[in-house]
Amino acid sequence: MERKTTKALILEATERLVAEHGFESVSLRDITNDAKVNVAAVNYHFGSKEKLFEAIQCRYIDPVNEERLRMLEVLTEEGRVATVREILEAFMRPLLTVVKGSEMSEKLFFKLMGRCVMDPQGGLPEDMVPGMKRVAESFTEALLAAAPSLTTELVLWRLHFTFGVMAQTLLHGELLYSLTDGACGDPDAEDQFQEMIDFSEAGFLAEKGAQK
Amino acid sequence: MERKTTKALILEATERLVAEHGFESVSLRDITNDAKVNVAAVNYHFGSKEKLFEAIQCRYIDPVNEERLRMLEVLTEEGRVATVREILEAFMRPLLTVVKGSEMSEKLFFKLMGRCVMDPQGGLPEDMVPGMKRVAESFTEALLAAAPSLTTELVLWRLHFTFGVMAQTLLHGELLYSLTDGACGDPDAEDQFQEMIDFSEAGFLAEKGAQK
DNA sequence: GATTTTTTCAAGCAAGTGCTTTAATCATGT
DNA sequence: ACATGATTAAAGCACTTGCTTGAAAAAATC
Repeated sequence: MERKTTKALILEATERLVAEHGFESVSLRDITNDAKVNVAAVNYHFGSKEKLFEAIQCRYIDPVNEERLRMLEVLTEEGRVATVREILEAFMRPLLTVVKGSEMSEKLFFKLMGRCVMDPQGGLPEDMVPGMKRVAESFTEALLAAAPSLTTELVLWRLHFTFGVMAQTLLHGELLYSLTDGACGDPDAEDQFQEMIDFSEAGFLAEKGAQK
Repeated sequence: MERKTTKALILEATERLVAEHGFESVSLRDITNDAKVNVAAVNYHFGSKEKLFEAIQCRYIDPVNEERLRMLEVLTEEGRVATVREILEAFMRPLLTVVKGSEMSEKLFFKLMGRCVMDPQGGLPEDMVPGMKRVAESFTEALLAAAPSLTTELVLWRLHFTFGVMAQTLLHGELLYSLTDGACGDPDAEDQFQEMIDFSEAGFLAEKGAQK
């Protein structure tokens, strides 16, 4: 039973603490105490606190974005036009896929993902922006083809809304549970994803400017 | 032309800085420098940084929640059953109403509201929880009546999703703009609200477990 | 086994944190 | 003009922040 490397201990502790408290609230001492390593180890292995945080952000978001593009390519190969539902599935499911390939618990992973998109300390890491842009562009294009009655602007905004649905669910599932004294039930991740897809698909297909 | 009171200067500076950088990132010195007042003034007028933040959070959220309940009451008085769209309107419009009665710009106000619901430092202020619960309960009840085919759990989750749509839009509208190089357009607040309502209404009315 | 090279550790630095203290200033009423 | 209470201001306190230092320990290389 080999002891884990200091670097791995730091990464794990940081993920745990950031998921729980957010980037801005976690200090170097919090991390090194939790990981039971020396303070200097962070700067030795990562260069700075900021670079450690960037490593945390890229570690899972990059694979998620790659898997998103891969799934989308499968859907649209040979000129096939995918449905809105299939595209949304390709957008969301990679989160489930990647967490299963990691060693983290689902709850922790989802919270961490939520933190990454909602409180990225000082904006997204510079080298992640192109990846995010490519995902946004590819999915916008596919959604436009799937719902040709929508304008580009509307697709972008509704994709943004879908992002909000995901982030809220990932980050604040527990808050809903406590605010409703458990009345919301405790669905597993797969069921939650289906419900998010049901909701977002219908939202995407809504008529523009529906009347009361 | 009377000079503004120190207390008002502090409140305004705090709102500005918190909207821009989030609760966790704003220090007493940031605030007092920006407001051009002495550091001690915050503790003199508010007791502590935490109480100042609570004041900031309650200042607008409480009126928004009151207006929400007021609008909902109008919709359901005399046993009338409101539509999902009307109920969502009652949930969202108070944000527009309250900001117009304030002295803040819409953009700043929306960001601040987003911060309040997404990064409340150390959870919501204790005395705001009952208000939030009452809003959640009243709207859940009304939505259940408006869409009787849905279960309580589903209504709660979809209200949660709607909350996510709002928070994302309030807080990260600029991010979408920059990520898409402006391709999302720059709709005014009223148009954005209509689009959020279109999306959320359709999401609420979605069939459960729709098939691909 | 000796020599690098890599990694860990305790200690400490300058700067920033929330908050308090004590004295000065301002406004108010008499 | 004086006294009283409310407000502001400068200095500083104990503590935490991210990060560095220089030496010890461990691992790898010869």
